[in-house]
Order: sequence, then structure tokens, then C-alpha cells
Amino acid sequence: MYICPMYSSELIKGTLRTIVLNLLKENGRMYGYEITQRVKELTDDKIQITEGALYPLLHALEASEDLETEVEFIGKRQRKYYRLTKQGKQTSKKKIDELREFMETLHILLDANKGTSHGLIN
Amino acid sequence: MYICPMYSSELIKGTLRTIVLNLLKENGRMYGYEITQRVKELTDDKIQITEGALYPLLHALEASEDLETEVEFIGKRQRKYYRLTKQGKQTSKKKIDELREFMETLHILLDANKGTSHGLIN
DNA sequence: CATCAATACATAAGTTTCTTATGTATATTT
DNA sequence: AAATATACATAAGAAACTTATGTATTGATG
Repeated sequence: MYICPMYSSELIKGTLRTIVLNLLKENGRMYGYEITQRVKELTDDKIQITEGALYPLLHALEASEDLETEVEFIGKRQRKYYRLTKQGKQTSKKKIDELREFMETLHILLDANKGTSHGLIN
Repeated sequence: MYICPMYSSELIKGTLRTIVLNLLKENGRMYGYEITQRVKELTDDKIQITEGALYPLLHALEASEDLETEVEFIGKRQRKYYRLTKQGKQTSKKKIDELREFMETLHILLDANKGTSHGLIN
């Protein structure tokens, strides 16, 4: 059990989109900053989404019509809420299933050749 | 249960290095083409490593001294075998642990808010 | 009350890591 | 003989991040 800060390195690549879609699926609607904080807190600081990654992604998902937005003002400060469109819900499901299956496949790969009694080499 | 060919899309990004290091850890030594075929067969064609991704990666891992090579000839055809160096074994372990932990974290994220009895929104 | 941290958005340049395309050559199958 | 499989390699391009930077409001703190 080591304490290291842990920046989940290059592994986020390819999974960020799915993480965001999943969060929106579970939470109905969220704004950008909220997403970064929620992920940080849910993962115990292990995954910290950078703004440079998140905002362009949200814009792209809006452009592809998977997300729709509504802007609200808290005092003078703006919040842009995102929610899944009907299409976005399908995309979300597809992406989440795909990620789950990919992780299963990875487990198969990582556990291959385990316990075949030729661990002499290591 | 759908039959689709399945190219694991952009998800491989960031995991390929770890997959290769793990295979070499389990198998002692392998050559490039063998790695592509083994992954293909272990994952039931779900992950197909492209040569354009693999060979540059192997070269990089050799340059960083995580891998060492020996060339053999089968008839006139050359095979370049790769194996983990001592350093490579450490790198391998680190990367594999990191990937396992990352996948655990992903599961936490994907399962967050499940069963909190407010699934009315979807 | 001034300053710093937190909240909230955004974009641009640069890097990493893949895909796609291409090339060379030997060996096997039809 | 031609197509497929084996076996290596590299280059151009795309995707998806990081790092850096910018603007502005709000809350906390000495």
C-alpha cells in the first residue's frame, strides 16, 4: 500500500470519452468542472482529468450531437451543463459495453500462461 | 452474443506496451510476428496488433534497454527474438501493476451510482 | 482589504501513440 | 504460377492526450 500521488499516465487515452459519457448517464446532467471534481473524488485522486482534455472533448460530443447543453448563471459566473441526447444514450451504452469487454480481454491477456507450471524463467 | 469482427478501436492506446511486456515476461522470448499472432489468438481476434505499431515499439523498448535481441535464421529468413533485460523485468512488473490498478479504478468509475435507487432519470 | 485559492470557462502548441500505407524478401499452399 | 503466410521495416497522417496560457468571478485568510 503505497502513498504515491499517481497520475494515471497514458492509460486514460481512449477511455476518457467513455468515462465522461458514463458519468453523464448516471448523473443526468453535469458541468465541466463538476466532472473533473467528481472523477477526482471517485477515484481517490488517481485520475485527474485535465481541462485541456475535457473541454475540447465536451465540445466534440456536442458537435456530434451526443450531448446538449444549457447555460446557467450562478451570480455572474457561467455554468454550462451537459446532458446526453437520445443518440448520446445509445453512444454511451455502446462505449461502456465496449470498454467493459475490452477490459475483460485485457484480463485474459494478463492472466494468460499463469499457473502452467513453467515459471522457472523469472 | 454478436459475431462482429471487432477491432478494439482506440482503447489499445496506452496498453500495447504493457501487453507486449507481459507476453515477454510470460514467454521468455518471442519475435515480433509471433507476438501479433499470439495476441490475436489469445484474444479470439478481438485485438490485432498492427505491425506499424509493434515494430517501432519493440525498437523503442530496445533503445531504452528494457529488451535485448538476438537474431536467428530460419533458412534465409530472419527472425529477431526479443527478451526482457533485468531492467525490463522491473519495467514490466511496474507497468502490469499500473494497468491492473487502472482497470480497478475504471471499474469503480463505471459502477459508481449503481443501485442507489435513483435510476428514474434514464 | 488585498491577496491567494478555488471555481468556471476556453484555446493553442506540442507530444505520444496509434493507423494506414508502403516496401522488401522468403516460404508455403493451391 | 500465383496467392497467401511469414517476417522484417519505415514514413505520413490522425487521434487524443498534456502543458501552457488566458479570462473572469467568488470565497477565504491574514
